[in-house]
Amino acid sequence: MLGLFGRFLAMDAIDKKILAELQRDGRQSITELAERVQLSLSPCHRRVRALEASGVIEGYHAVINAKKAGLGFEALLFVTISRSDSSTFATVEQQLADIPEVVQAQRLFGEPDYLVKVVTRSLEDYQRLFDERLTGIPGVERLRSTLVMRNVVSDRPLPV
Amino acid sequence: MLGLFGRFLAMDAIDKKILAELQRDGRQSITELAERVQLSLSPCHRRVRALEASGVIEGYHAVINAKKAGLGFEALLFVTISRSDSSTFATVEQQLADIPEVVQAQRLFGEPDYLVKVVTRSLEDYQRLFDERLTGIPGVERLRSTLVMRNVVSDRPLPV
DNA sequence: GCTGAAAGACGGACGTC
DNA sequence: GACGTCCGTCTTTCAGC
Repeated sequence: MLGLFGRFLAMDAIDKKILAELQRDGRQSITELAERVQLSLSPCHRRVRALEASGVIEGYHAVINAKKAGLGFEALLFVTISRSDSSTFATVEQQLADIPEVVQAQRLFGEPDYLVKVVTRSLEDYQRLFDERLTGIPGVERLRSTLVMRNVVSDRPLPV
Repeated sequence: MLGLFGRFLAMDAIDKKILAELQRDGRQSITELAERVQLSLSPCHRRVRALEASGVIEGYHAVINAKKAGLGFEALLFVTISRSDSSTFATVEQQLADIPEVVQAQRLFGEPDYLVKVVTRSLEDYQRLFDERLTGIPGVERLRSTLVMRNVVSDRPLPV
């Protein structure tokens, strides 16, 4: 256990630069990364592996432009449930997780109970999804849809 | 123009598999990807480059575990502004964008006007940020902070 | 969509401080 | 204990077909 904690605590300025760089470009080579963080190849490589192994780096993902991939509609959904018991929470969460168009869902403290992000091809597809699946979830008291007008700050790198 | 649109429309089942794969693991080699999508190396490579060039793939990012990177506190902020004029919007958006701890901000249709995600080291840091920078933004009528209790669905791949 | 060849990246081992 | 250099192997990338 101490070893694991040691790893996290041992994160120095170079590790932070590595994290910032890999958040900016997750597919750059170790060679390129090493130059940018002013380190030679093999220690840079070791640090990246250590950050991956310790779980600080959870993974690498391609970011897709939803519109260009044919998914032109994005909505946020505020969900309020009727009763705060554990089976209601469990049902709602399971049902949400089973919908592929639900790309993000968070349970919140306070009102609303959930914040859900939904992506579909079009408004029509969203309406269908809303009527056929979302309104049917048992235990939901209120659903409020909100459209995103503009991304002011979109998924900025964490300030490590 | 037709050429560009042609590219997007020409996205077939293999392209969708490629997008799904690269969303799952953005750092896998072209060799590995080619095997997974049942394609030989060079056409697979060409498709990935085309998807990048057309902007369907916007980039690749490392995903960092905020807690393990020392950023243990995450809050959502609902922002309502006092007057819907363009200079108020512009000011609020500029001020939000200037705060590194603001990792996501979206302007919405309806209430609230903005949904903002903030990440800090601790509750104390958040309080300081809230008092010293967030409450000071001119044109803001109401700020409501909500804590995330649990990520039910976290940044799932788009259903391409 | 395949093949081949050059350039480059990966991922060890080993020596230095 | 962490950095740096070297080197064999694999991957990428760009031809031509």
